[in-house]
Amino acid sequence: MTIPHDTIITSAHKAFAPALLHWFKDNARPLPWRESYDPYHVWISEIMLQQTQMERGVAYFERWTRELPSPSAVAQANEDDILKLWEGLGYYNRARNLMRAAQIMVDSHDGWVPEDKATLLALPGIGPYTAAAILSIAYEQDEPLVDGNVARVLARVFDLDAPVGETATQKALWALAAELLPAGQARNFNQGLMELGALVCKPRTPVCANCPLAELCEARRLGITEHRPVPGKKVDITPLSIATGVLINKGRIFIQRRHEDDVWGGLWEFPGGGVEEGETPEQAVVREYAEETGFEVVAQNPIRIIKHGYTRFRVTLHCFFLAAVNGLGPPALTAATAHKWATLEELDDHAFPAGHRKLIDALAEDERFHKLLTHSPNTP
DNA sequence: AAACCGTGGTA
DNA sequence: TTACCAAGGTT
Repeated sequence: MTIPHDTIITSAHKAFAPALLHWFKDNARPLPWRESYDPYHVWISEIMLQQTQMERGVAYFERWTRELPSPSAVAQANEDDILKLWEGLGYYNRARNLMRAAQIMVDSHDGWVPEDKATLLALPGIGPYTAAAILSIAYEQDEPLVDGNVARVLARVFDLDAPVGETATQKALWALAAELLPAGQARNFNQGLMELGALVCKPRTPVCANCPLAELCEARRLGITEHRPVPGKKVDITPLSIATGVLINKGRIFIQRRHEDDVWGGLWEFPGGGVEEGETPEQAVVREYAEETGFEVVAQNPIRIIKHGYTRFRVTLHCFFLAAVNGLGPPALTAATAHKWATLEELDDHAFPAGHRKLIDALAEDERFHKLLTHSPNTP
């Protein structure tokens, strides 16, 4: 579908920007990066907030900027520390890209966040949205932007009847945003549009009574705000059965570091893998352990079953205590780049995927685990 | 273009 | 409980 945006913007929409700016002045949340609009802070916040809830993002932002107050600090940090700061946020490539981009800033851009679009877009992890957000919010340049919030607000105000995820619709949305943008006000206009989407023009229950754009809103006039934006096609959720195990030796626990280019790249984990057809979880964990480490193990007591989801998968994670059959030499790693024998306390220094972090939390409260740590056959 | 990359909150 | 959702980017 092509949207004739030059015809759907009318003289009535002259009120759009003033109304929005006035509303934002009174309703902007006191977010930490809004204190000074430091470009480094804006950059970090924009990457963190991608596909992430505001409340969680703020907590991670505070910790990150305290530990890493500048691009050069990010550039010099080691990847394990970066991933630990990101643990639990998901989409871990974002953290790795922050590090790579910071190194480019240090090497080529005087250690600072670039001020022009082409240079920003060349940095890893920065796409059209984030480049426009940095340019408008940090540097007050007249750049329009469209994120999920803006798309929803505009789809309602202009009654767009195509899914906002489609390429043609995106193109129209960016054109609309550009046309509505008041010169010299991009910082507050763009943030106001997103803030309105987050606080008032919400996905399920828009609060039109509080909306400064209600008089302009075509979906509201037609009583179809719940049907705008129109939904795209949904992805199928695939159930996954995974088995993993905790191998203890001399009071220490075996962990390994995942390959960089894999899911959860660079994070630490307990070895394991998918339960195959006709296989029990116990058999799976023994087989996977042998494949990934060369260790011959036996599954002992089940620890618990953990449910968690990622992207389009729904995982049932079967967790077992393991014991080594033979003496343990160095592992022959096939699914990892490094391994460690860690104490319970040392586990906390490493970044784990959420499912495995849940397992660690369960272990810490499990009496059987503490007994195995101190009374296993191979106690030191 | 479409698949992939995580997670926890919410209705 | 399930399904959808959140300040996207990369391949």
